Amino acid sequence: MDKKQYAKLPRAFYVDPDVVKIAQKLLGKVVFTHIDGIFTAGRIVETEAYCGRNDRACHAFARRTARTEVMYGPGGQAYVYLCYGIHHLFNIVTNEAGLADAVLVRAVEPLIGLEEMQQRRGCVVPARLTKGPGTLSQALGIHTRHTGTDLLGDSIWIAEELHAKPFEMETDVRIGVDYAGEDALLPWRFLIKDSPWVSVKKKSPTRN
DNA sequence: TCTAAGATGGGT
DNA sequence: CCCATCTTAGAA
Repeated sequence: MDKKQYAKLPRAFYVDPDVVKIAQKLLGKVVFTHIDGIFTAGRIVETEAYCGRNDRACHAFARRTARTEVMYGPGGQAYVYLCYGIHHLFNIVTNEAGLADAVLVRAVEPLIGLEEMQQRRGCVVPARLTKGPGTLSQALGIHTRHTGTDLLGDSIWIAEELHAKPFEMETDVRIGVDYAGEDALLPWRFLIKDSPWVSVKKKSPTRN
């Protein structure tokens, strides 16, 4: 069995003005976590882009508060948001300081630490281990306390698999952002085609 | 202070 | 379909 090789993504990858392009490029990359002494990894199969300046779905749109402050920092750190009081959603901050963009990681394919992920998740069927933004965070051990974590450190980081297999990309509208009006129609959700690990498809927003 | 709503997920 | 669960933002 040949050992796969990975290269940690450099700061320049994140400090880029085009968050939509970064969301696409993150597909196929691998998230590693070393949290609470447990080492896990998962291949990103689904992302969504959020832009602070022209996208009402973005938490940082027209507001700079304690919660969104991390998004106004330089790219390459984690923004972890607590949704519905229960789910920790893992985002990757992009762009330079002052420009608040982020990519939400919506699903990963589990690669390393399957047993530990299973334990963190409790009793769930293996097929649902990391399928969805809340579940992947739980499986990887990512918590709101990790907001601000530098993705070039040794706690949470993202790497590229060298000689990775090519794949086809699918584009869709983002999930659960109907409140954003017209911006809910932006095609800013990206998926690896035919991956069994992408989150469930829900109804698309409608225009009225 | 008070309150409504939310980038979900799991069960019925 | 239903609802747990609690932080946050914005209003009062």
